[in-house]
This record gives sequence, structure tokens and C-alpha cells, in this order.
Amino acid sequence: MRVTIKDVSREAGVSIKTVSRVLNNERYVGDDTRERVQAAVALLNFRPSMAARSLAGKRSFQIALICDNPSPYYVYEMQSGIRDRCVQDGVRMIAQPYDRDSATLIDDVESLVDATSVDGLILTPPVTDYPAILDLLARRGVRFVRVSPGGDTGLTSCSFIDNVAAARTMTDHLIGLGHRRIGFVKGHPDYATSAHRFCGLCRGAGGGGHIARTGADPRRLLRFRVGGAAAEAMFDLPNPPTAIFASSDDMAAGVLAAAHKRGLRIPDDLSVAGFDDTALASVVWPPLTTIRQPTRAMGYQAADLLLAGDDAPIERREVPFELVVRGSTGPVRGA
Amino acid sequence: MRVTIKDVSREAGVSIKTVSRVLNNERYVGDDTRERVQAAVALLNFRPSMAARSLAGKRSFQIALICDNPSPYYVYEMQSGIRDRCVQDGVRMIAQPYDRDSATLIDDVESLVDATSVDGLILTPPVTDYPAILDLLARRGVRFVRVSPGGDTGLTSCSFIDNVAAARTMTDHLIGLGHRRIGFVKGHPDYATSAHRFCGLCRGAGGGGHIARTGADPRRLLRFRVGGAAAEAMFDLPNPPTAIFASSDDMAAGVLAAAHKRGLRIPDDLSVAGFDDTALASVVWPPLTTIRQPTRAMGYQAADLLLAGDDAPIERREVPFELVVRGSTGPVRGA
DNA sequence: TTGTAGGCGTTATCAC
DNA sequence: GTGATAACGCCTACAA
Repeated sequence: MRVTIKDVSREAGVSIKTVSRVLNNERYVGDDTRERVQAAVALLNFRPSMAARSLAGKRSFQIALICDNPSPYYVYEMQSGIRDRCVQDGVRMIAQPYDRDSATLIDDVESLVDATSVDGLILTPPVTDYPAILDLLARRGVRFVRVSPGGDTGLTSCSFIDNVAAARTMTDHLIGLGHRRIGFVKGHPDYATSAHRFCGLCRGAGGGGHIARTGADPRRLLRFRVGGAAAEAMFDLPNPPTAIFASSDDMAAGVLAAAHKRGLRIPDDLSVAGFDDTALASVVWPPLTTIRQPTRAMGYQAADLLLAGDDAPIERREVPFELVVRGSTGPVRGA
Repeated sequence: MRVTIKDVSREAGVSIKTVSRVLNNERYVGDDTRERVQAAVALLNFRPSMAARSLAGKRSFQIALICDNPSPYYVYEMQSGIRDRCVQDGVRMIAQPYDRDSATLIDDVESLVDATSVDGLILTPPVTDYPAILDLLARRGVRFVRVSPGGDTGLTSCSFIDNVAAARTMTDHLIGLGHRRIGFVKGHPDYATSAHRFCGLCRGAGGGGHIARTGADPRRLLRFRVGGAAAEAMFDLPNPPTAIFASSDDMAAGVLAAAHKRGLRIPDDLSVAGFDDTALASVVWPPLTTIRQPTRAMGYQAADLLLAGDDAPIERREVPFELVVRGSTGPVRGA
């Protein structure tokens, strides 16, 4: 049968409440008592029942990740980062990898909150900016942390990278290489990150860059295709760009594929730049210069903020990005 | 405040127990009573508390996915498939994306089982074949379903594809193209799927194929590198293979990269084949011929088996694979 | 510093 | 068919 607090209390020769105190690291427990209890816990291999704890207490020791991002890498890294932090507190993560086009998103979140009474939620783009969700959670008084919010900061804590600065860094890099006509493949309008990156590009380019804008479907496969289509369109321009900067790595990969199809050589004929969530791009797409996104770190920080406690102040936690230049990215022919 | 069964029972003018009966689809409830209750539930927007249900009842309405697979695509597809099935029953999924080198795996699973008393677990490779885990779960009397088990079938239900047949199909295809020397990049020994695929290759090749075996680290990045290294070694052989078949898509990508580095043209100088978890390979690595793995479907079927109920018979559910040939893969030069 | 009583929201058991 | 009542395992409040 199940080992309960009662068993532990009997084993340790104390009351149930005292065991509970030890389990929850409360004060006012004698050192010797604490040790006896801990010994009993270890001996009986006791694990408190989550169900009972969340029913009786305020906490449920569960948090949920609301993730509607179609990039498996992003999801994986995010989950891993969150989990890294959660294990420290013995908290479980409920993953909600919502599917594209989830019409029931709001209802799903609401039922999640009602049914599991999670201790908090972590929102990622694009859900991190959905007003209906933000309102719902605020109304219910549910704690939540946003990853890469586009606006409405101040509502809650969040973790993010400076996408404007990142895109600007990349742009400066490209300009430093001699590029004067830089194309940009814009992402889906729901993703504020994409807009931020576009903004960074503009700042770096100082208005002098050639800029092509393209809306992208959030579905991953389509993003590849959208990247390719955007590149094709740019190649056909009277003065095609010598560098193309995509606001996500899969769109950048689509650009690469389109360039190959045209017989363009990378980076001699064209420099391609993007963002990536892992070190993977270095192996899969070696000629791709990227901003390395610390997705895992953002997840960790988000969980850290969420687990900080009810009374913790709202905090915006920025995580550093990194420009990763690969292979020979020397001056471009004909630039 | 929270809406409870009590509120619903008052609203519907019935007892608490009757509401409970309706919620759990039990028999012996009058049709009109049922309707009144359902109306009250909808009106009050009532959602039963998971915590209370799992504390009082036998079920917890939660299942867990034990996933130690380093491929984000695999994890994502698996989670999505499982979730597709879970939502139908109002069951939650706890994702446990265990990290590489998790020394505490067994302990983690044990504490998960003890603390959350999940209704069941889904195991994926390589955990699906870890005897320590299987023993633990059997001892605890916990329901679980295995995805792609290597052996010990008959223990529990499982979902899988026929990896032997898949590899054989691919081999037949390659032989049909004129290949006589086929290299094989083997995966990590913990993955039974890899061994199955090797077996399928041997059957297809009839012992006449040239076979290079390579152990691969399960970490994704390394798998790319291992694929590349294996390819390099094969290229240096006196009679290098004209086709290389890798037991995973990332190793196949590594082979592709190595081939490019050597100046080999695909598929004129070399055919490269692998497996993939999504339709992604068609876009990212166009020259790659693959076996499309229905990862999502395997997840769905695994969840379906798990949710079938305690008394459901043990069942082995096979999911069909698909050979995806891309681009021109005509006869190979010098074959 | 420690113990006791009561309740969290649901299901299980047993009457009606 | 339906309803009272006792668990389930733990935490909160209050007392000692």
C-alpha cells in the first residue's frame, strides 16, 4: 500500500503535523526532530501525494507550459530549460503543445486552470501576446510568466532576448562585410519577435538597406517554403540583395535552398543569416550565420521567475544572445 | 470562488452523488436527470478538480510520457500524437523530457509514479527497453505502453513500425537503382530500432552488400557528426559504397554534409537514405530518400492503448511506414 | 516547539 | 434510479 504521512509520523514518533512541517521546510522544528523525521522519510521512501497536497493546500506543485510554437526545436529547448528549474523545487511540468489552428485554445487554458489549479503558467510566442489569454489569467488571478512578450510588459514577469539589438548586430555584421542591399524575410504578424527583428534591421541599415517584407505562415514546413518564395522574389528584383536575413532559422533554410536552386554560391554570391535555437545550424546549414537564441535559458529563467513566489516583484529578465559567424563570410562579390 | 459538485447538485436539484455519476458516465441515471445535470454543469461552467478526483478515486486522469530521445522532432511529434488522443478523454499529459545522461532516471520515474499516481506511462526508445524501468513499473503494478520495443513483447501493449521491413524496403529500392555496395550507419546500441533496421538491410542485401557499422552517440548533434565520420570512413575504403543508408535522419544529414565536403554529387555519385519523423526532410534535405516514420501516429496509438482500460487485452499495434523517394534517384554512376 | 480538529472536492460503499 | 456518509492524504487554523 501507499506510504502516508501517518506511517512516517508513527515511524518517527511524532505527530502528523510535525512531519508536514519538515516536508514543507517550515520553521519551529527542533533539529533532532527534523532529523528523525527525515530519517523516517528516507527509510520508508515516502513521497507526498500531489493530489492530497493540492487539494488541501494552496500549492499544486505543478506548472504548465502553454506552447503554440510550431518549431520542435523551440519547444524541446523550452521544455528542457523549464524542467531544469522545476526539478530543483520538485515541481512537475504539464506540457500543452497546442496544435496549429487550435480554435479551442482559450477554452483549453481555462479548463486547465480550473481543473488542475496549477501554480502558474508559462506563455511563449505567439500566445504570450494574446490579449484574451492574458485577460483570462489576470481575471482568474493565476500567476504567469511570459517569454518574449511583444508589449504589455509590466503585467507580469518575463524572460526575453533583445531582438532589436540582435537583429541590429546581425545587420551591422552584414554591413561590415560590405553588403549594401539586405533583404529581410519577415515572420508571421502574430510573432512580436519578428517585428522586433525587423525594427533592429532598420536601425542597423539606417534606412539605406533594401528591404523585402514577407508574411509567413506559422507552420514550420510552410515557413521553409515561405522563406524560399521570399528569396525567389528577391532574386528577381532589378537590384537583388547580396544578403538575406530571415527572422527565423527555418525561413533562412528556405532561402538557402532557393539560392542553391538558382546556382548561387554561399557566401560568395549571397550571404544568408537567421536565428537558431540550438547549435544545430552549424552542422545542418554550415553557411548560415545566425543569432544563437538561448531558448533553454529563457525557459529556465521563466520557470525561475514563476517559482519565485507570490510576493516576488515583477521582473523583466533579459538573456544574452550571441552572434555566430560560420565559415568564410568575407566581402561579397559585386557588393 | 471555485464551482464544486455541490453547487451543481443544488442547481440541478439532485444529490452530489448523482452529479458524480453523470460526470463519470455511469449507468443507472435517468435520462431527464442526466440532462438536468448536464445543463447545470454547462451553466455553471463546472470543471471537476483533478486533485480531488485522483485523491478519492482510482484514476488520476493524468498520464506521463517518459521520453529520453534527443531528437526534438521525435519528441514533438510523439507528444502531439499522444495529446491528440488524450484530449478525447479529458486526460492530461505530463511530459518528462529527460535529459541526456540522466543518472537519476529510475528514481525520477519512481517518484513520478509515487507522487502523481498517474494512470499510466508511455515509454519511448531507448527507455522502452530498459529492464530496470520495466521491472519497476511491473512491480508497482503501473500500467504502461511501450513504443517501438526491442524485445520482451508480451509484457504490455505497444505501438511500433516494422523496422526490419522498412529497412528492407529501402534496401530493395537501392538495389533496384543498381546499387551493389551499400553502406549502413548504425545507431546507438541502446536503440533496438537501429538493430532492427540493420537486420532489414542484411535481409534485403542478401549478404552481398558492403556494410559499415558505426556506433552513434544518442545526442543529436553528435549523431550528425557520427554520420559524417562514418561516411568519411566509407569514402576512404578501397571500394566505397555507392549508397549510404543511415538508421536515423540526422546521421543521414551528416552523411550528406560529408559527401558535399568531398565534392560528391547527390545522387549521381552517391545515394543517401535515412528515416525521418516529419515531412521536413523533403524540404531541408531534398536529395534524401527516407522512410517516413509515423511518429505522431505511434504516439496516438500508444495513448489509445493506454487509455483503453485496465481490463483491455495486451495488444501490439503496428503502424504503417512509407518509403519516400525524392528527386531523381536514377542509376548511380559507376555502380 | 509541538499536537489536535476540521476541511479541501471528489469517489466508493451501502442503504433506500 | 437515487441519496447519505465515510473515506482519500494532506494542510490550515488554532490550541497547548
